[in-house]
Amino acid sequence: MTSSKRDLSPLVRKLGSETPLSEEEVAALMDLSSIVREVSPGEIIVHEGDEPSQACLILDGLLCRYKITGQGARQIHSFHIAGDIPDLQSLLLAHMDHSISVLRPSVLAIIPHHGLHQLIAAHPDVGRMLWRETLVDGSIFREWLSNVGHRSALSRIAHVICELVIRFDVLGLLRDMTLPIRLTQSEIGDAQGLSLVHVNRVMKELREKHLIKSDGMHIQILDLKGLMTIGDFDPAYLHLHTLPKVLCGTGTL
Amino acid sequence: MTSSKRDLSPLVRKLGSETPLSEEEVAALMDLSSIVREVSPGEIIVHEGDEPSQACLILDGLLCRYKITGQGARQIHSFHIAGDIPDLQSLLLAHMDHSISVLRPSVLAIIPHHGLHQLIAAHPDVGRMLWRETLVDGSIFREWLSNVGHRSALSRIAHVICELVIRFDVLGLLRDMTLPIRLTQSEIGDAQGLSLVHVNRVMKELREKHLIKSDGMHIQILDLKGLMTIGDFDPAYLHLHTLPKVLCGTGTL
DNA sequence: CGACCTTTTGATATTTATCAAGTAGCGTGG
DNA sequence: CCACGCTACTTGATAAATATCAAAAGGTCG
Repeated sequence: MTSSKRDLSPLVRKLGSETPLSEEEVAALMDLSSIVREVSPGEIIVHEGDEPSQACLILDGLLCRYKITGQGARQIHSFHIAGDIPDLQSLLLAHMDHSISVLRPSVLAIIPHHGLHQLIAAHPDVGRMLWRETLVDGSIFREWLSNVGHRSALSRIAHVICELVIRFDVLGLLRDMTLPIRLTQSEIGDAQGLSLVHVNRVMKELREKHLIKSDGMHIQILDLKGLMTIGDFDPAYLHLHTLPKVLCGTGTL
Repeated sequence: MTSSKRDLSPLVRKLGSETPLSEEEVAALMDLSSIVREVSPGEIIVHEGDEPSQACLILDGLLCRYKITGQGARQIHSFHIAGDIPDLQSLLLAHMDHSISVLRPSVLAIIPHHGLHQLIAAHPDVGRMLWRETLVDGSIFREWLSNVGHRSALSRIAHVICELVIRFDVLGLLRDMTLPIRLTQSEIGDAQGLSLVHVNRVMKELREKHLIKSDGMHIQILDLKGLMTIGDFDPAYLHLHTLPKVLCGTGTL
């Protein structure tokens, strides 16, 4: 489904939260030509092997990067929410080395590469900010690698919940300490290298420890500090410039 | 140990292998001020939390990025060899979210950030190439995540050996199908989320399957094709523009 | 030679996966 | 309104993969 132009303010907000943007830069960003598309769970936005000529900015919803291994397992590399451009790398790497799919109903702004190239050429600082975003993505991959490689199932799941809480909080989308998106246990498992059954048991354990409340796909955090401890979670890897509200008073950052 | 200026041709070669560099760009790269340092195994080049004002180009040797988890385990995120700038991200991300240490005796060219900033400002295409390098790093992290998350121990180890073979071959450093650097089994384990003992058993299995020959820390590949099959290895994630010699005739890429 | 690091092997424990049902909620069509 | 099908969650039983513990053997280098 395709509708008309809509505003790219989530991107402006995100980039501006790090280094202040000049008026011209904001104008140039808002001027990017784009097409807004509503997409549904299961849709694959970009396939491994594709050579995209456009990138997608998420305005709302939840997407993930993933790859299917030779044994047919889905490894989710990261979750992506409003303000993210999960396929930004296609600007510089011709071939996609992974796929991107829609997990929850989402709204995307599709931005042609040439517009981004022009923007970067005219505003090198904006280019640097976009580069920075891809570096933060890389930092998240590394953290997940530590998770899957060297943390227990309990830690991993606590960790990924903490990450999502913080990322949504920074966007101001956290209400009532409840994640604004639903997540299936099998998605969590595919992200953290765990079987669905085991995720289920660990979620039960997190509930019994009074760290979270989870009802179906909804997750509410009861004890963020405890969750961070169990998850061996330090938000430094997210490279935030602004202290998330939920961390105020916890002494982190 | 610090010696005088030495040439940065490994970097020129690496960046030039993707998009041809103009004469001015080559000159600007070679003109980067830098200090050459020889470093020894165990040295930590950059600590998690540091705010570096310089980056290091590896001229020779082997380094790794890693992080120590709360349980004291070392997760190695990537191996870095000649031509790599493992801490390039520090140019845009103030705080290091991980550490970088020396695994084998190595030679580094230490390049101040301001030189790189000037270079990028004067030659935006070089900036784009450097950005691209960091994206390839990200791709490797994702591949390792798939490894650790969803592949068997046998696959993982075969996979990482394939990666190193290809990367050294591209540099022209592969002789006799033998990795030019030694690697301990505990390093392999820390990289792929396996215990030392288990790595040992899997290496034995790879030997018994006549895929590799390994004598102490030396690894020789006997059957790359078989190793790639077992390792579920597809070099696409390395985003190479030039077909490695070892893959000639295998139909890959 | 002796210290130290790496590899190797055996025995055992733990974690996590797999297999197999069964339950709960939710939207749809009759 | 109810039956049906679908998806997600839950639980139990068992199996497989991998970790841990312990010890010894092999290399290397001063």
